[in-house]
Amino acid sequence: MDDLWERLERLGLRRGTAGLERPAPEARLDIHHLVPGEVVSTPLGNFFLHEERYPLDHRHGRTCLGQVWDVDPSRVEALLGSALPGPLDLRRALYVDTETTGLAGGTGTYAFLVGVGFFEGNQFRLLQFFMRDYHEELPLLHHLAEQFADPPTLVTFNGRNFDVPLLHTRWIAARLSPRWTQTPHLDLLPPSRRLWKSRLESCSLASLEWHILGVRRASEDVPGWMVPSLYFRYVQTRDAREMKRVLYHNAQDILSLVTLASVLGEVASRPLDPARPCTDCYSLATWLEEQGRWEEAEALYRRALAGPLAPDQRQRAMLRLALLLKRQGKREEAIPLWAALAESPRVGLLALEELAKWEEWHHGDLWAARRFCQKGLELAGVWLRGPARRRAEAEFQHRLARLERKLGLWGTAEGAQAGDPSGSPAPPTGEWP
DNA sequence: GACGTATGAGCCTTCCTAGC
DNA sequence: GCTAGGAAGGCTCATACGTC
Repeated sequence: MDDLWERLERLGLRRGTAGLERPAPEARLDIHHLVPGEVVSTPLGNFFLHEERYPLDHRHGRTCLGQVWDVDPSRVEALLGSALPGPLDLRRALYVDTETTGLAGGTGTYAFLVGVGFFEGNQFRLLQFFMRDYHEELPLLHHLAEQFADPPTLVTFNGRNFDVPLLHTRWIAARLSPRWTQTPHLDLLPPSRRLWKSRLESCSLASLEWHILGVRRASEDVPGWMVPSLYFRYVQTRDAREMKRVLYHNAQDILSLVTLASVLGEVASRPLDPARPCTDCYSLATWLEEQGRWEEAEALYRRALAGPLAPDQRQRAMLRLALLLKRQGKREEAIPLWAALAESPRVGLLALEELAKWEEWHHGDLWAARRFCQKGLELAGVWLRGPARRRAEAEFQHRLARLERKLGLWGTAEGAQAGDPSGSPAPPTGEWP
């Protein structure tokens, strides 16, 4: 718009001429007056570009940007790479975050600010592509696609569901070829959830910054939910003072992408780090277990259980460790865990069933197996209702009938009341008899 | 050979949660 | 308000193994 006014002035058409009135004096508060940068001219029009450069030792929270250089790509790939088609080199990635006119997606939502960051030499370069009005979208998208046609990897936060599909839609709406369709993409949200969900109430980027990265944003930051309304107001008034804050917000998001990737990379590189909190040990153990890294998972479950855990998480850790030991053929090592879990209404029946299996099929004490079945039958009636109760009771009845057949009690008068010749008392729940 | 049991994979449903 | 993905739980099925 300023181009138009400058052209009018060059033509000698002053303010108020021909019914054309320059907007209020706030025009001098437009983005290029408040933020260092350049108005990029392209054959398709103009847009505003702001650039920042950070040294590798620039500290963002507790982490320096350059720490991402210490991350071994092969280790990152081993943990995070299951969704990626190739190696994951965080040093060569393009870190992307957009600010948009809403969340709705579809053709009505614009990405009015696209921030991209990448390492170049001994610096981290941050470019912010900003459209000062809707007609600047086409040159912005065109320039973005030209400059970053084929990055080796994308790193985003929830970008798999939000930023990248939105940019694809904008490129298509602008009749340009969508980019980054085949680019390997590391979305940091899923791994962050996997690792920290059990410890944090929220895994939003703001929460991760506060609790994991140690980032404290300056007062000029704006909350994400305000961004669309601030942009709408800017387009109407040309007063970019609030947009300066949005650019700051976007820049901070991108720096957080780098340091968050670095922290996740560190976790991938050293999963057994002794300094890791026990809640994180548990989360990481479940992750490694899924990837078939059973020995590391077992070590992490044990470390988690050695520290303070919330009761619910402790129970989950014991259950998962017991199942993992069983899968590894270490059934006997799992027995104390099953015995402890037999107290719990949620998993107690499973524990009693496992104890009965152990006694019947591996330890060979049919009387002990019978006692566990009787206990399970009794507790199913207490803990469960409806179909779940009927299923559990049928399961224990079936096992009990077989055991009594083997013991020679089936069909005899003493049947269900038969005593235990070993003379040992009935098993207290939760204790190994 | 018939039968019973354990195991793991795969599928489905439900609920929750990030992005601006 | 939209959307995709993850977690958890439940279910079925195929396979392998042991026992009688």
